[in-house]
Amino acid sequence: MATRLARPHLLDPHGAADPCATCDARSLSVCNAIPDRDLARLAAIAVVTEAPAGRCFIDEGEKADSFFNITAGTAKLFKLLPDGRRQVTGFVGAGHFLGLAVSDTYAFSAEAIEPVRYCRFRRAKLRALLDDFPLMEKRLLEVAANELVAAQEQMLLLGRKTARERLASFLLLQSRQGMPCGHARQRFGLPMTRGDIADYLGLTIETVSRTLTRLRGEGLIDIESQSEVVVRDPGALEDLAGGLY
Amino acid sequence: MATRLARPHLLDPHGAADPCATCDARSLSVCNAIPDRDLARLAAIAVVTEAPAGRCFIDEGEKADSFFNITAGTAKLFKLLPDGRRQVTGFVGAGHFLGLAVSDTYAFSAEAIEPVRYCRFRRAKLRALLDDFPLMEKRLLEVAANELVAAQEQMLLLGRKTARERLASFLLLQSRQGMPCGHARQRFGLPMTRGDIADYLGLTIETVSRTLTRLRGEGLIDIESQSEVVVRDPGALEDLAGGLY
DNA sequence: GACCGTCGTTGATATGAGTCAATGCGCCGG
DNA sequence: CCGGCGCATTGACTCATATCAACGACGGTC
Repeated sequence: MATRLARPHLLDPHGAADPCATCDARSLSVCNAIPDRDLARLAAIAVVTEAPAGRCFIDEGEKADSFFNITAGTAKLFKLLPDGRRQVTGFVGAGHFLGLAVSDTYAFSAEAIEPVRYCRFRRAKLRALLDDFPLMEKRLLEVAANELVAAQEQMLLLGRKTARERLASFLLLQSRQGMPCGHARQRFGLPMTRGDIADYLGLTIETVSRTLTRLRGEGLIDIESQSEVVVRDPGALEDLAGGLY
Repeated sequence: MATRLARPHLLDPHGAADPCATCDARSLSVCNAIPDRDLARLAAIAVVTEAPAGRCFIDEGEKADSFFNITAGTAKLFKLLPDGRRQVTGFVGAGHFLGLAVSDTYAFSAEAIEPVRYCRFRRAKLRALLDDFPLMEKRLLEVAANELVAAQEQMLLLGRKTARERLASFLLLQSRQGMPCGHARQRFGLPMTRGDIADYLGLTIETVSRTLTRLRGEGLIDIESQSEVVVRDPGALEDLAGGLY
């Protein structure tokens, strides 16, 4: 595992030849809307930062002055109720763009669950850049539209599915994480804890644990280690999940 | 109540001087990104249609060839599980833009709960228009970002709030429906049935009914008729709802 | 190598919301 | 005016999931 740092760590604040041109996440992200020859303009306003696992790098309610683009690692996004109840609204990895809201405060928090590297853009600066690259704005709209569809799917899960169905949906989603459309891995790792899964699915840790144990007992999955899952019967899992998702 | 029609009814397919210029919903919608002098171009691709209460005018899973813009009335958006369980993902009124998803099928269904009037745009035609009016694309992005924030708020509700808290949140949301930011009505109507509310909040009809009765018994609200609510104690409702929402 | 904290699992019990069922109310059609 | 239908309310009971509690497994530290 990468070094854990006490606080977000700035890398190359203004150094490095052309970080955006060599960015691993570029092909996954909205940045690919900017042509090679203009990448220096993007790089000029990007502040590359790292956050160790467990670090919160966006705080719900804080002044929203930046956009973020994850380039490596995984983070959870969540909202809290005053008494501490938590809802994880998503897990995000390389290529994910954060902070779209129009409001002047962040509507959610973001915490690294694996060491995360991200680019931070001042809102005003990125907005100015967007004016010159309408294609990037188009890509942002696509991204937002897709997230909206995913959010509606999650509402269906949270409002109407049973614990078994939620876990089945979640496992299928994870098995497709980062795969080309229509493909799924049979074996995959879960970077998040049971508590994170519970907060994502609107359940408790105990129910997540029991339900996974039961799915394993029924032969639908194997749990090779706490964070390593094998899908044994994808068809049954899909039936449980409620269709095509 | 307006006439009930057997099927969506086309109005002025190509007639009427300049329907967009006189549209009541224009100021509420993304259409206001198009300057007056170009409104004819918008009008040329808009097909104005009416749907009576109860009519489904978007079907989840169908080929998605159009965008929609509601200009009057109220509709519910929902998703279904194979066994018929329903999740209402939102109630939409004048000014609401629908169909943003990139996918080639609709991700949700839409059904009028009050007679609805809407403009229908072929995707290809509106996309072409968008290329000439980047401001409209900007507005769409804003709209999508705001909906995303609302969706996350709804996930918090569905995943973590109790029935009482859900109803409190819902009533506050409705009391602000269509009001300028920061304002709320004390008395307002609910155009949807208890079943719709239940499907929106991830509850059953009975729980919605019992919970409303209890909130009334506690003096937080009055129920003047089945569809007419008065907020008696907005502060208490907000505490229940979990803060500032 | 013993200690300790975090995370996960499992069991016993509690409870909020769901289910099933009866009743009431308003509206429309004949 | 009556009957029927859809929607809402209310009550009795059930059940899925939460809560409370104990224990086990792993990993890091001194």
